[in-house]
Amino acid sequence: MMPLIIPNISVDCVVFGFDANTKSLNVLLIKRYLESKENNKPLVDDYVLTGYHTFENETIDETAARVLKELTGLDNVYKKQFKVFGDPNRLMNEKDVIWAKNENFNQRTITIAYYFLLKTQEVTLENNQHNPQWFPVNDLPELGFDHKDIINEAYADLKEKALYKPIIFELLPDKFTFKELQNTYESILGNEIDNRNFRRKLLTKKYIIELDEKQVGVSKRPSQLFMFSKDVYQKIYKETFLIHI
Amino acid sequence: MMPLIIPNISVDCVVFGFDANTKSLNVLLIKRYLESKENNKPLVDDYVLTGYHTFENETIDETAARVLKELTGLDNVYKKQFKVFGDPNRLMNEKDVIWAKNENFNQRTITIAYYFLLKTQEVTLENNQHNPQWFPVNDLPELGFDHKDIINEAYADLKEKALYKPIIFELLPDKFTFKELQNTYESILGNEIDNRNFRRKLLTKKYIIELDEKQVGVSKRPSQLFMFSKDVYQKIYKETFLIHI
DNA sequence: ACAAAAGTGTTCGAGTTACACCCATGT
DNA sequence: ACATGGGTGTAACTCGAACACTTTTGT
Repeated sequence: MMPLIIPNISVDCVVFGFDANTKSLNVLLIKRYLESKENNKPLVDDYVLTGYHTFENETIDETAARVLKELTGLDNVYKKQFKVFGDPNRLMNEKDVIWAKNENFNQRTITIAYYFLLKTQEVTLENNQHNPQWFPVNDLPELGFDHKDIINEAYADLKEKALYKPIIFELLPDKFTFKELQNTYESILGNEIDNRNFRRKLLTKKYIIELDEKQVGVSKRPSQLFMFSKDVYQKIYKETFLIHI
Repeated sequence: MMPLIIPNISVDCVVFGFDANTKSLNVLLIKRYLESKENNKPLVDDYVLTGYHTFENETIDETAARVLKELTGLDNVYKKQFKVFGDPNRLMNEKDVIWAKNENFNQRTITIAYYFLLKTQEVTLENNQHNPQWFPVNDLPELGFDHKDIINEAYADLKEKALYKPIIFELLPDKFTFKELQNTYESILGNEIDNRNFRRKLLTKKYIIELDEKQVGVSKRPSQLFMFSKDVYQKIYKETFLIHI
């Protein structure tokens, strides 16, 4: 039996996936499509984030985890609640009104937005009932509702956090090369980094651990693998009182 | 005529005020009091944050600004929406249940929490119908609902932000001395700072402008006054791509 | 003149930047 | 053997940490 939903409170999920092959930070979106009953012409044809209403008996974090699980099958993914979108007119664009009439939902819904960080290859897109697709964060399709704003704010928050929290490792496999780490920073921050200085700097970090292992199956010189130790990070981490303003 | 409220969505406001005299970071609280009709003994006697429900036709930010205005009379105060509290049991403590029965509100209310930054002396406490009081953030009284959690999370966020955004100036008067600036950092971060290094570092910042003015009415050597220029800050500010992890 | 707080300099080590070539490996 | 990308060193500079005395002013 379905739990009761809270009709005016929802959670929307920005799922960021890093694709190490294309070196691209992507967002997972689903299609929103509705056609006219008279002439079969599309009335609404764009993309949206996944989201759902909160149930009466669950926390907001649980709602977010549930939505992600349903979309990707994944648990224990890094998630961050970053902003509430509650403008009374946020679902009042032309297409959204058509859509709302069809779906019969409450247009004064506030949504609590989360973003998730994972690797694109962790998500199986085939046979997924939501039929989600990855889009590069810098090349998004037409988006419904206020979801363009939501993605932009999520991306801004991610960029900022990446500079002073070790969340980058959420976007990488457990074992990664320095090159991959650097590529990931470069895609997120949108700038180039000198590889010599980058290596030197990150090699001094005790929580980045050199493994006794190299890449296999590459067609050129295989590179050293590293891992991130959350335990070591949390032990070492005292708040640095450097004021960076 | 009163606009319609949304019964299950509220905003709670953590009002931080810095008191330059006592060098204390304070929180503005209001009393929550209810006594038994039979024997006049207090049933509920503690403090809470101010908050109120969102109106049907306003944004969440407007709700927050409205609540602050009603409590303090102030507009244009720095505010930050920092977290949503939506646990289904968040209003289910013993005293909260008694209180809820009396006030007849929806116990599955989610609240969007904001904090505000201002100077204690800006708020007039006399003849204020809410009868608010300042309490040092490190020495809070007994708090109702989940408001202790809310304050702690607000404080954690403030500490973090103070390290890399110029929000400290929201807690200071327009004209301030270096000593006051240093005191403010010290109270927020909870550590001591070497005054020579602190001065040298902040003097290099173009957006901290030395005024042609000194303190007046002090009983010892008067000190130089400075101001913060938001304009200069925003012009200079490019994201530093230093990775501080 | 004195008390109080304001204001100032130096040294040392660590971190940051800029910059270009050698090396290991798979083919 | 060679092409590819992995991996490395150095010098100049800036920044941060540690540390204590002199100066200015009001009383």
